[in-house]
Amino acid sequence: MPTDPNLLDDLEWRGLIAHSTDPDALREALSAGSVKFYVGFDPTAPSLHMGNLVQIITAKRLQDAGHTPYALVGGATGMIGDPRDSGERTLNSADTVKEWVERVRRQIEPFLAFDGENAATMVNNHDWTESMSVIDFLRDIGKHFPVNRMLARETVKRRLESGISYTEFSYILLQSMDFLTLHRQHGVTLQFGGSDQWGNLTGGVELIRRSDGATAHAFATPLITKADGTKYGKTEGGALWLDPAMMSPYAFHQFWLNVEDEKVGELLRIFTFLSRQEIEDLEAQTAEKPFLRAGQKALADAVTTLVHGEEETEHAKAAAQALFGRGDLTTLSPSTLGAALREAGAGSFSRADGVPDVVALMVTSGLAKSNGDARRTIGEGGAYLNNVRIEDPDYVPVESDFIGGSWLVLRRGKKTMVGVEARD
RNA sequence: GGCAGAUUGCCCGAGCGGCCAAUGGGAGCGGACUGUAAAUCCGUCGGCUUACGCCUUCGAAGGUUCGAAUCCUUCAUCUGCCA
Repeated sequence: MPTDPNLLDDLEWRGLIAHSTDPDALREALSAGSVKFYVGFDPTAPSLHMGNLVQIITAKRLQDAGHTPYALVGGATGMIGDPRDSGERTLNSADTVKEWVERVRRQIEPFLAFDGENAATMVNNHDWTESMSVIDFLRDIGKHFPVNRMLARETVKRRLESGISYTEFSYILLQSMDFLTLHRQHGVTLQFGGSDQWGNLTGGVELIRRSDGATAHAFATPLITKADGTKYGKTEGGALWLDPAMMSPYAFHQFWLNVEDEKVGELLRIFTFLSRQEIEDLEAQTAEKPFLRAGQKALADAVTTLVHGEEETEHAKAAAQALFGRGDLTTLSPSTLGAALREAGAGSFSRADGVPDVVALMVTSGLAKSNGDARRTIGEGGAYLNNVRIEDPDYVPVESDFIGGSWLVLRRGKKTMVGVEARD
């Protein structure tokens, strides 16, 4: 399998390499032939999110360049949980982990090619940890981990004040063992992950060297932050989920469309397969005519297509165009509007029960958390019915308010829109 | 095992018997300005209520008191010191 000699340069240009073990050695290994590499995903939620997407896309880049992926789902590591700054994790039940492993596996699969010369392989670390005895683990793995070194790790140091269980403290041993196992069983010599995983990555490299005397490589992708340095990928609803049931393709598309100008270039480089030339053109356009938001549009379309497919992307775009594209919603055909609103999120009520007032409509459609929240928002001038500001919280929509005879368009603030359909 | 200190709303952090749904900051939400951007400014930020007011909340459970986030008891967890 011929490999792309420019891979590492491309990754560096895209800013995907935050840390790396010996860069020269890595470059040499990557140019010597198809490198077997692995990247792991722990089932900490029922869906992967934006942070995981960086790894998935990076894996695809490597595979496209001729290298061979091993995608690991953490059936075992997911039972333990790696230490994070926010404190000790709550353990999930074995059944939950098992279910999430399956979901995560299914989410990863579409991104990689499982046939061809450098076909991807899916592995689960539960397979080699389940039957291992504690004695073997402590003798074969534990012996290679000096506790003084483990204590010096940043993640652990930060947790020493607030407390850390032995369980989480041991996490690095499991992940390192994964690398060793994949190295022994499949000849895997490269692991990458998020920069918060750096300690775990080098742990594996070191374990392979200490126990087998072999050289392995690792690199870490950067943590994506907002222009102000805070964590990215969080929206009102929480994380930026890849599962369409947890975050609609419309909402997903909207997220990327609303990215800050300062971040567009960076995100285009990380999350899209657009060429260097294309990205530089988009960056130039964004700098010259930011109001056109060419970068954001290209980014939103590319990432949504990658994750949800072309059809869903078209729906999301059409919906946004309908809802944001013009001032007067009543000029839209009922079918266009209905389709758009179903993308954006929609509720309904039965005419037989009578028409609710706007406060009730806002609450039942999810636009407001409580009656008080809805009233407050109306009082603040932040609630709109069919793009007209609502002044009176007691207002009950009349027949002429229903677009096409059945739809009400409720909006909170500038961008949160929801449709309510009257059923007969 | 002993002693000391801690535990407050989404997060950080004041409060230390009534004026506390609880100061302040951050996040969030809304408005103005824009470009469905950023920054800035303003407002808002437990629930029910048009409102008077009511209900739930300050680790958990009891208790003292007319009245507790604030005092006492026990329990849980964390931190430090001594075994």
